[in-house]
Amino acid sequence: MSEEIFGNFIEDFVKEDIAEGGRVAGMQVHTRFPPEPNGYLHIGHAKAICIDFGIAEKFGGICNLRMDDTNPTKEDVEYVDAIKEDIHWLGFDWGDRFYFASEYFDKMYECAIELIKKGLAYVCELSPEQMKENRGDLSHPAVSPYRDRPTEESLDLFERMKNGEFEDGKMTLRAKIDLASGNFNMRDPVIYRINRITHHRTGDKWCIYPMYDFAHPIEDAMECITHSLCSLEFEDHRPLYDWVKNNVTLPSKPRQIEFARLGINNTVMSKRKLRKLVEEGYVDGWDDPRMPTLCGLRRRGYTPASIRNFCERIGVSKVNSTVEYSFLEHCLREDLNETAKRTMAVINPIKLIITNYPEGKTETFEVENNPNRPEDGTREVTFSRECYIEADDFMEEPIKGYHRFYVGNEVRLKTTYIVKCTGFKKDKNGKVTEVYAEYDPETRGGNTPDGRKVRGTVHWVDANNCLNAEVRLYNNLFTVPDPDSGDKDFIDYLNNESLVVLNNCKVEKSMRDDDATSYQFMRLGYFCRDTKSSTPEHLVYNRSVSLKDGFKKK
RNA sequence: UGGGCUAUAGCCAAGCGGUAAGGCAACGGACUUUGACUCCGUCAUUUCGCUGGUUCAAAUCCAGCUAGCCCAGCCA
Repeated sequence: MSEEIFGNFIEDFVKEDIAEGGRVAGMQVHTRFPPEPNGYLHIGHAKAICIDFGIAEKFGGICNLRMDDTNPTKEDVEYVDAIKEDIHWLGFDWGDRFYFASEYFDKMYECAIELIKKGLAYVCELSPEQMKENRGDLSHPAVSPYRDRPTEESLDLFERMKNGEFEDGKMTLRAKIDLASGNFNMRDPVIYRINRITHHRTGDKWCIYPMYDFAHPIEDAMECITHSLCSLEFEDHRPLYDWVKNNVTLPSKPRQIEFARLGINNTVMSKRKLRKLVEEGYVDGWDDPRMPTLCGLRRRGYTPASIRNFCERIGVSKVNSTVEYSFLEHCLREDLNETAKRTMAVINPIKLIITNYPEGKTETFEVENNPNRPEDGTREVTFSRECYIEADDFMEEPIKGYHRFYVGNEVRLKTTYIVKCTGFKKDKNGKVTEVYAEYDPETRGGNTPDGRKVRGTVHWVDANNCLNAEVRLYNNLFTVPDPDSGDKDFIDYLNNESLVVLNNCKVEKSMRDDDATSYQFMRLGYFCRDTKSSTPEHLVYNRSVSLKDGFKKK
């Protein structure tokens, strides 16, 4: 039933193409995810990945992974492995179909020669500045004095470009299309430029590199891609994509379909800005939990399933849209509620002393790891005369509706006993340091034999048997200004508010030997092990995905 | 001002001529050994950007407007 409500315009196009036969006859649906290896993948890429792999899967097809490395200027091998790792982590697999655009440089060169021979491309000697001046404008066509250069001459010059006879920027190869087109991409676009930079794959073999618009359709066709999915800003490039596809001899004819990229409110998503944050040291690195990168989200406790679910639920359309961050949070909370192991922990501890409980005595209780999933088993926790409770769980002067610790009130210590608060102690500053209570031995297990109601249930940790943990609380991604503006507020936020470290947290000792990665600290929220740290006592708290606090003051 | 695209609730989003799905958020309430979770209820009917037209019937078809986004890199 829920399968049927899923469906989007891309799927409709694919269905049509299959029904028509023709172009895709006898082929399986074949897509590709083509990142440029010049940065880490972020949540926006996750949407594209889910669509590319998802469409293929939906139609029983396959999806390639291809590094679109046609511009060595800003690319680096560092990013290649990180990209592969993040896609695998997200849960997608390209099998043995991992490619580099640079593998097709020879083929692209041949295609360029084919165009020249057909009189569809020419070598132009306009400098970048001159080309800009001659670009024309909305009501005037572009001009190039080299447009009618004889084929033989262009062939010769292009070969000499390749052989390194000319300086960078001195010459370009241009497609001869339409200098008067309202679509500037068709005004004789440059398809090859000279750029003497060592390429991270091909080294110094080439000093000329193909432009995206020329290279991409060739890459797609070489891999027999049936549907080339990309974002909206490439709509204007589709006529050029098709022009290349139709004027060059290629093994197949892929179809480009565009969709809207993902925007999330208050979240910096531009790769350029993210790189700036990393390079200028505003954050720890690409995997800083404040970053919207996949590795950052992973370290922050996001699960692959929650991100995939998010991408599926936001849908696919051509509307420029900004999804609310709360939606992403919801998807994580939903998954974590299902899978995270429950653990008792105290973030801001004060001591609770059960005055009528024998000194030196210890009891052991069995607690379910996840009440929603009995198959997740149980663990043992110890209980003794002294334990820690959350400072927030005691109020000297209770406000209306509060039913945790205050003098005279009965509270359930989760899974153990009902205790009655009898008093407390303050230090000279007026800060509560200890809370006293008496337990009712008849209520072992937290039940009330006489049926009396106890409204508050509080989590706790045995003071004689617990671990000290350091918890890092990260705030929402970037609820702030633009790093470009050099905005002082932004930097202050990153330095002072976006991360709070608490190092006196008490957690169950069993966590040390536990292999779970995500926990729900009862009533506090979701935490995960910091993968950057080797000790389990280092935890990351995704503050934005705390449990909803149903307690309303007043 | 030339070209391309988009318009359904606070935010996403179905809908494809037969009388506005769903989710998030929000707000009520029930339940609860996590104030979580779960469950129930409310949330576009002078309504689908606006104005006309076609039709027994229009968010859907036609025309004309309006608003927003993208394009003049030898980036992708």
